[in-house]
Amino acid sequence: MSSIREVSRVAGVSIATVSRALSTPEKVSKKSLRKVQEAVEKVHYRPNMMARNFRAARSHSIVVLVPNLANLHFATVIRSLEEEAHKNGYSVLLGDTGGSEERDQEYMNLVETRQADGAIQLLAHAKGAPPPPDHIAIVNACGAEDTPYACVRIDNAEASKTVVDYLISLGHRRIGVISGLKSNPHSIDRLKGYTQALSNAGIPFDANIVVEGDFTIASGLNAANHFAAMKNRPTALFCMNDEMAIAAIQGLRNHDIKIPEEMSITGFDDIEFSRISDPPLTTVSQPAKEIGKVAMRTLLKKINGEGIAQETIVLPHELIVRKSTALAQKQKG
Amino acid sequence: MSSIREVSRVAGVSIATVSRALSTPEKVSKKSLRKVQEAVEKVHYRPNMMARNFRAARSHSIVVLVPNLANLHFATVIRSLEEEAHKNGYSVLLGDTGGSEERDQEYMNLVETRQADGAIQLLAHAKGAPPPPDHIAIVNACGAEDTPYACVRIDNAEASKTVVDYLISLGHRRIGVISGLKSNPHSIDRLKGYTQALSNAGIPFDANIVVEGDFTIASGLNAANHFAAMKNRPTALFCMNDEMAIAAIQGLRNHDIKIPEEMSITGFDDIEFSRISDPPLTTVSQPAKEIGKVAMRTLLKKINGEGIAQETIVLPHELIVRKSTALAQKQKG
DNA sequence: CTGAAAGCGCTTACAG
DNA sequence: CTGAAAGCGCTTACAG
Repeated sequence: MSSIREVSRVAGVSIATVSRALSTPEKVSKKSLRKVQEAVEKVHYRPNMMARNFRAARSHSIVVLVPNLANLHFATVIRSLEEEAHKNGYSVLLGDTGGSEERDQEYMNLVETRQADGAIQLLAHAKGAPPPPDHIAIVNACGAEDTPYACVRIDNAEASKTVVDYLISLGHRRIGVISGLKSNPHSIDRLKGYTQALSNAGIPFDANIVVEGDFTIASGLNAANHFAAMKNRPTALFCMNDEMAIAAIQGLRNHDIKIPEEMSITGFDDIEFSRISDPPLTTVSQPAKEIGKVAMRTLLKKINGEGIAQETIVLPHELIVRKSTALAQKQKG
Repeated sequence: MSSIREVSRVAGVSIATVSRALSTPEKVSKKSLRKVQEAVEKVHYRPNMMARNFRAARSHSIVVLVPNLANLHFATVIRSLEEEAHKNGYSVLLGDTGGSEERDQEYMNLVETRQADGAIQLLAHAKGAPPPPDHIAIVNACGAEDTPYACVRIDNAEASKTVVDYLISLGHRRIGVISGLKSNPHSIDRLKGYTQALSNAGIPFDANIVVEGDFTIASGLNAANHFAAMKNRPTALFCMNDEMAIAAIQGLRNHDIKIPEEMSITGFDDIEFSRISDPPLTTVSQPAKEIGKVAMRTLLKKINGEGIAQETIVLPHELIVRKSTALAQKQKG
């Protein structure tokens, strides 16, 4: 409650001197400094950051847009994002959009109305999306190919191809997919890697074994039921994230389908649960922490008007082979 | 960039009229209103919320302190918290403390320096902790008993007792524990329920089978190894959250211990993964969304100076019986 | 219904 | 080194 004015009164100096004592103590005499410090103590002065930020025209906040905070990959990226922000004196405003375009807009308004200095989006934009207005600092963490935004991501297509190549190397030829929403740019990029791997191996694409999920456990379970009921079932499943993959394992097991003996399953992200699923999940890891750190640094640079070397930064992924995949059975017909 | 001043210039009215047209249009003539609206369009005016908030002495932000965003129970509470905040025109500032006292302090400073109007803590305070200063609006979601803060929570002791009672009803007499950090108030409350259930059943407490974890998957795995190596192993394990329980299941299985045949396992929270662990986890559910919603509402009331009916709100828990628990084997010695 | 003015809490040229 | 003053963008009594 007490302002700089009260401090000045108690210290017997002007508010200008108080301000200087607080922010640039070297510009103030020892004596004034001491008087101010004592007064600050006495009146329990705490600076009003709203005033400070307002005057500096810097909110020192970043809004982070995420479709689903309860997705462990995103949660991990955000932790790292937040840590990096904190180190640089910034706070993060959480914007869980639940996948809604409208919410996304509302949160972007925070930066338009200067409640935030910039934004980081953890969702990928549709390919045709218009680039953000110039006055808005924004970076896309976990983005997709061809996004018109500055972007920090892995090569989703390549990563997917790596996993599917691995399945093919195990002898699988009929490889199903549990994808995210088909309109989701991540789904599109990852499907691209899948079809590439297939075509390289001369395996025809079969749309019937690509089932749409939405990156949630529930959708993985649904998809599993669908595959279980299929007559000509795939021998392997490429799942576009770990949540759906782990759900699929359990969903399939509910139908007495053995993993990996009867079906190999792969995930995407390498969340911690993948280590302790049964069987442990073969997946491709994303450097979630690194993505968060680099994305925040990139955004902060943008905000501070420092040039950014590259608009798109692609970080390495890694195939993690565990026990949910096995050689295709030599069963015929 | 354009301020209310530019709008006033373009519209040919005073800034007071512009301000009124924007916030209380009924106090302005139709003609002025139209002129202002046109000018707003023309100069792409967006209000500067930093100025607005500063003047109103309301940041319209809430800081949410959480020890670990990547904990699924917390993530779920936060989503709900945030949704409720959003509905009321508030934003949430994320404060992931990683369990550090220091970080906690730093984030609480946001409210002291008026970058936030209040705080919600998802961690429980130590019993002896001093109550928060009066001028700070704060509520504890997921708190512990006897916290000196306004608090929305389940009855942790009772919920724990319910689970352990259930294990006892299955014939288990040697029931191990994987706890959180022993200093953590949740651990304390939950251990209380455990010992109560034991003593009600006339089972002596054995400190050797209470192993300390920290609510993470890694610590669950460690604890599992510890139990696996034990000569006189418990027949059941009460784990203080689901992450540790699911990790324990897998950790134990790595030692060829069958769940639930050789050991029953229970969790706490009922995160979504509990449905798809193998076997699905018997646990006690917390109404995470409800906790978040009620906590935010309570805080907002506090901020607006509306009286709060009760300082502590206890929400119901529920025992969820799945397949990770079974009758104790009639094995002797 | 309207405008001129004060003021929210700070910082920073400017003059001394 | 110090203080008086202006100003950041808004809102709101106050007078008309």
